[in-house]
Amino acid sequence: MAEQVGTLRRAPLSRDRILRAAVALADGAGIGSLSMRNLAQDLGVVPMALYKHVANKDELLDGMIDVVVGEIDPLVPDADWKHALRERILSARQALRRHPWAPLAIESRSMATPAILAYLDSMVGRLRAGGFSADLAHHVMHAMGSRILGFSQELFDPSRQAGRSGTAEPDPPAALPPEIAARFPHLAEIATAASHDDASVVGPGCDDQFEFEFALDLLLDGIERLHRRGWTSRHVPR
Amino acid sequence: MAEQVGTLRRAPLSRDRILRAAVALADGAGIGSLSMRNLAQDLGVVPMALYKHVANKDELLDGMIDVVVGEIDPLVPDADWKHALRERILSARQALRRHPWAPLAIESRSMATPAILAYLDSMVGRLRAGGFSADLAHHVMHAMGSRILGFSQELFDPSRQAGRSGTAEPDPPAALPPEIAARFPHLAEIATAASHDDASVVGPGCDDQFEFEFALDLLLDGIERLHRRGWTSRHVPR
DNA sequence: ACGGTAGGTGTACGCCGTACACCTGTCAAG
DNA sequence: CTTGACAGGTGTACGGCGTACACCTACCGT
Repeated sequence: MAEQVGTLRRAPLSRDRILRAAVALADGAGIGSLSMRNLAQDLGVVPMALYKHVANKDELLDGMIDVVVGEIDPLVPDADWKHALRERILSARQALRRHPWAPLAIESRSMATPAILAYLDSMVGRLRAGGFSADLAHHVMHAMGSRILGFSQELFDPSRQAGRSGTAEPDPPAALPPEIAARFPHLAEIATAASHDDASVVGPGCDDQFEFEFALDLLLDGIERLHRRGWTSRHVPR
Repeated sequence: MAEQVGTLRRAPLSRDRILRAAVALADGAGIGSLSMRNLAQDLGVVPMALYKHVANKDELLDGMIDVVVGEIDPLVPDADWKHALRERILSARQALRRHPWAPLAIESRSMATPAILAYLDSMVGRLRAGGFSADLAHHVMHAMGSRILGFSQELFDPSRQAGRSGTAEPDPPAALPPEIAARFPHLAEIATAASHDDASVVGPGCDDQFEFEFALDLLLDGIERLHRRGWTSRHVPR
């Protein structure tokens, strides 16, 4: 029985276990708390042990991103391109919202990971299958930008704070502090004026999901119009 | 004459001199090389001297962002809202392209700086003056997202590499490496298929400026349509 | 002449990523 | 049963980071 003690005391390390622990750490304590030392401690191991499974911290981050991307639902089959893309992008958004550190991590890495490339590739494939020219598909992918992965990098985004817990407390009204409101009257006006008033559950604050879908549909509708009229980049776009 | 030696040897430090040196360092050596120690060395001073003028590194970054934002042209007067916004956003884009580190720096800070708030406020003001409801203006600002500051955070962006010089070499064709092209056929297809073929100066590569304006006009046209028909968020947006 | 103060200096601390040598348990080949 | 290779966890150490804190020094208004 003694021979089992070693294996019972601690599950053996593996790349997968490391990645999942890293994601959990970043989710719970913020990406700022993700250090090789902290991560090793969570795993009950010495920091250098990690390097037997991941090459370095950058590769660790890439692996974490792939974990998140792996949570995105597959394309729904048997739907027109617009509906298929819309649903999948909203699924991506849900995945990324579970991991608030992910958008910045994705944008910091200079090259996309294979998992992201596969995701993008499938989206392009769906466009092509829907009759888009390679030319228009190209521009569409650019126009969507990071929105195609479900995030849009708002200019103020309190959830991006370093040490925040991942649990989504509804973030109280958060109107502008008065001295700021006084200096920037137009911002103050629109900060509260977003009237999602038919569903006042949301209160006077700002409904992120609504804003995301607003922009997404603005783009999809515009793209649909271009597609219908057989747009190509030979025409000037306006 | 000896009493002048001290002042001749080195210009006195100031917050402004520090910020400009920091921007120059980040432009030239990449944001990854911007450390308090490197910056102090460039200024011929000991690292801790900087802290008499900036509170900490985060505040230094905020100051650098404000330098960049200060380079954006003011709103052109006497133009319809669409033209005014479009021109100013393209001006912002030019400013940010001179400082490739700026987009990521802006998105990393959790709260916007006063200069950014002033910029956004003026944009909202222009929309309101153009007859937009506070409600629609709110959604428009969200829909534009970081694009209103002239960048859209592409998913691959080689210029975001850490140690790159800021001088814009045209970035040679940069088609996908063959083993990647094989795994992601749709990406490979659209990577080269963007036919800006009427002006083949650009070659087969991808014209960032064109892509940016494509997405910008897609959004502006959609926004114009909503504005014309008096859209409010009481209606479901699709 | 002098005391306060603004601004540059030196030292030190705790954190980071990770190179490198080392140890240990497992397992296949002889 | 011995042996030796090897996968995987350990310990130590290095250079770099941001910055707290005590200090020094030159200037300026009284």
